[in-house]
Formats: sequence, structure tokens, C-alpha cells
Amino acid sequence: MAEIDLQKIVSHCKEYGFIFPSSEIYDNLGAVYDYGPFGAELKNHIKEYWWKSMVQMNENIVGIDAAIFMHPTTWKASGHVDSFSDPLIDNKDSKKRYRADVLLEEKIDKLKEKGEKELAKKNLLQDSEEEKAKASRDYAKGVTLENAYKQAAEASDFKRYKELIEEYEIVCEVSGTKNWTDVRQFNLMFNTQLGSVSEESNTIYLRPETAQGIFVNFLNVQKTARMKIPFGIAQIGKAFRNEIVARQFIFRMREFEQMEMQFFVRPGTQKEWFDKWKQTRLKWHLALGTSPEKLRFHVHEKLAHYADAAEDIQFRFPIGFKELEGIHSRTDFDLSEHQKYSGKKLQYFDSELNQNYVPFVIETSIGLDRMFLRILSDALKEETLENGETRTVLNIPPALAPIKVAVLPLVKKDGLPEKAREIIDTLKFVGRTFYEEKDSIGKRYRRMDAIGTPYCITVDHQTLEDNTVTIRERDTMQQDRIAISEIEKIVGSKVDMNNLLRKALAE
RNA sequence: GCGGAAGUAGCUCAGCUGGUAGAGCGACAGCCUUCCAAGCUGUAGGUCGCGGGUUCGAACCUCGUCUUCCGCUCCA
Repeated sequence: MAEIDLQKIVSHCKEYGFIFPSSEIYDNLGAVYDYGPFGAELKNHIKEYWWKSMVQMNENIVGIDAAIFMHPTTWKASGHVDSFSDPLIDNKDSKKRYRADVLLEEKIDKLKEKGEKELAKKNLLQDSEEEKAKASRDYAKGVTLENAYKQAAEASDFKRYKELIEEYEIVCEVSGTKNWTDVRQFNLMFNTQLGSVSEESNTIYLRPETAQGIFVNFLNVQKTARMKIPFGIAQIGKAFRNEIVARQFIFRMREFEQMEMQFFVRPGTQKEWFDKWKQTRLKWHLALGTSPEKLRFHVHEKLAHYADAAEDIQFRFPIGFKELEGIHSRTDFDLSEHQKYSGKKLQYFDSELNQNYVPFVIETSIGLDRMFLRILSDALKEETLENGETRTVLNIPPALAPIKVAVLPLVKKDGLPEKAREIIDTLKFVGRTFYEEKDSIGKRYRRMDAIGTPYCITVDHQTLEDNTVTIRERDTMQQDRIAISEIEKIVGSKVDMNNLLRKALAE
């Protein structure tokens, strides 16, 4: 079987109406993609699988749908305003990238250290800053730079950063040169204006993650749905990040969709819930029939500021093992921060313990678009058949397939099309159906293979006599003769989302 | 953002030392066909990514720009 690379998947998506580059007639909008007719169906089915397994199947999880716009302070509290934007500078010779603020701070320290060594010889270390500066030229330089840097930092004057870097002859440690680019600030959050034009105070952000919509609604949800800890809040929604480098098709996009759930637990129990959700989520992935070797856990070595444990579920994409879903133990960081910034209590009264506390949070967060890519990477195959021919087939899990069943008259005469139409009318409740009478039957089978339709029903002359049809299965290409009255049951049970859910939830 | 490569039909790609575009597959319509991309006939679809320059003349040379891919970097 031929190896499928990302390029093949991109072509297939384009050719068969799964995914198009955004605004293609205007030469694309970078790292933004649109879902076409079959893509939208598949994406919706993935959402359905996730939502049902999380919300419908768990009594203690409820769903919400929070707005993309949020109060600007939200992002101060979450830490995104501060740590989502760094002033960066590149050395043109070594191509190394540095944080401009770090370069300057290091220089300040170096100058001061040098000065202190000098002062130590003169036994002047105990003196005040001013005295030190008077006695040592290096130390004085360090202090001057420090002041200039602080001033520039307060004013967010990045041009000044560069001037200082040049003035103080900071060199790249790799190339040793002073050939720097301008300092640029990359804020990963998109912003826009709310309300009247050009009022600076009304700058708001497009959310860079969906999670905060859940945290700020914690009490609303807990009280109105009368939830008792431990419980979860789930949601599916768009998030936006102005990635510096956004590439690899829909793997990293500027506008993307997350499916995430925040699970609120009693402090101290987070470890056990963390482990539980890891296993639950892995099972959800495995139920789709993916071979276990393509999935693995990956432990974060560097933890984000809010987490006390974090692991990813990685999938082996054609571009290698990459993050698909994150499971994070977020502690009480988010709720505590919002409590601090809003001045409102975000606590839960635990009647068993008879006390109030800020709950701890376990988050499961999966990229919907990544999930989509994972399904396609797993499903797209170029098979070589016994007769030497090849066929392109998408063996998508039937419950997720865009089209569930196609009905095909063997020839388009002798009343076969009419009979086929009659049959297809009875199958509407199974899911999306497809009717096709053009071209040879083999060609039509292959076309259905290419978009992942699990079943084809073929109507022939015998059908008119005894009401039986041929049912052809996508993966095995096997054909059986069955009664028309059986189609709905056979196809229906195979494509039924509930059967997939049963597998995901089975112990 | 840096370096490298590439942009020609829906997809995959030809296109010579400059002379205003082709193939295979696909799509659409019809004919023929009793079960795995068959055959026949016909049709549609491209200002060669975009913009300047050189030239009598540019898909081809040149400059710029955008987009995509690979590497670096980054990644809550």
C-alpha cells in the first residue's frame, strides 16, 4: 500500500470537496481554510461524537456555548495579555531569534557583575547604587542601561530596544555580530474594536482559547444546573491565534475550533481525576478503530504557568507524532485569577466537607481540525487490488462518514432509476444518502470509496421481480444480496453513532 | 521572521535556445452497457499566482510581491 503523505491528503481534500484554502480566488488567506460539503458533514459528525460522549453520556457534565468576545480583563487574568506577546529580534547572520528584553536584561546583569568584581577589589561593595556607579564605569553603564530599558519597557517602545541593543553593542552569541533586525512584537491574540470607532479603551480580543468562557461562567452554570462537585462543563467553539508560523495544512491554523471540557474537582483529588480522564479520552480515540501504535501519551516537561501536570495525546500524522489533545491539570489558577481580577468569589460550598473552596480543574482540550486531519490521515489509502488496479478509499468510521449510503441503478433504463429513487426515499432517516446513475457501476463504486461512503446499494432487474438488491461494503468490497426491507436495519446499525459511543464507553 | 524550493485546467504534471498553451486522470451531456475507475461521440474549463521591467514579441529572462511546501525558530 502506498504511503500517504500530507500533500496527498491536501489534494484529496481539495478534489473531493472536503477542504478548500480560504478565499482561494484572491490567492488564499494564509493558514485559514474552509470546509466544503463533505468536510462539513465529517466535521459535524466528529463534533457529535465528542459532544454526545462527553455531555449526553455523563450525567455530571453539562455543555455551554460561550461567546467569542469576552471582557478584556479576562485575558489579563488568564495571563494571555502578558505572556502571549514577546518582543523578538533576529540576528541576520546566525538567523537566531532572541527575546529583546532578555538580551537587554542579560547585558545589564553582565555590566553590573563586571562592575562589582572591580569594586570588590577596591572593597567598595557595601556602597549604595550611586556610590557604586561613581566608582565603576561598567557599573555605571549597567545602571544607565537599566534605567533606559525600564523607561522603554514602560512605554512599550521597541524601537528604543533596538537602539539600546546597538548602543550597548550586544552581540549574538552564535555569530558574534551586531547585525540585528528590528524588534517586533508578536501578540498572538487578534484584537478588534468594540463599539464606536477608534476608542482605545474599547479594544477587545478574539479569544485565543475557549476555556476562559467556561471559567467566567463557573458559578452561573454550577448554580443553574445545580451541579455538585465533581462535575464538568464542556463546549465546542472557535478560537483564534495569530501564529507567527502557521503551516502544515489544517494542523496549525489561525482560526480553529476546540472541543474542551473543564472538570471541577475537590483540591487534592486532581491527580486521580487527571489519570481517569487520560484513560477515558484515550478510549474515545481507540473506539474509532485506530491502531494503538498510532496514539501515545506525551508528558510536558515544561509546564505552563497554570498547570501542575500536563500530558498530550499524540497521533502519528504523516508529519510525525503531533499533539492532538491536551489533558491538563490546571489547579485553581484560572478561577483564583478571575476571583482576584473581578472581585467576585468563585467558590464552591462542599456540603460534605462543610467548607468553601476554589475547585481544582482538569481540562481535556482537543483540536477539532486536528481531529479531522487525524481521521483523514488514518482513513485515506491507495490500495492495490488483486487484479493489479489501484483504488483510492477513505475508510472513515461509518458513524463519521459524510454519506452513509449510495443507491445506484445498475443501468439508467428499464425502470431501474425509478426503483432506486423509491428505495432512497426510505433511507432518509439513516443519514445523508446519495443517488447516482451516471457511468459504469464500478466507477460509481470508486467514487463513493473516495469520499468514504460505507455502503452502496445497487438496483438491478432482479430487484423489480423480487425486491432484493446488492449491498456492497466499502472496505471489503464484498457484495451480498439482501431484501430492500433489510437495508435500513443493516446500514443503520453500522452507521449508528450510538454503536460507536457504546464502544467508547465500554469498560 | 530567516534560508531553500515551487506556483501552468478540478487533481497530477509536460511545455526545447523567448514566437501569445498541452497531456493523463477527473467533470458535464449523450450513446452503449446485468456488478468494481471498460468503450464511443461531444462539451466545458487556463488573461500560465499577481504587478512592474527587458524585448518587435514573455509561461519561459529580470525585479518586486503574494501563496504553498521543506528546514530553522516558535508553539498555553
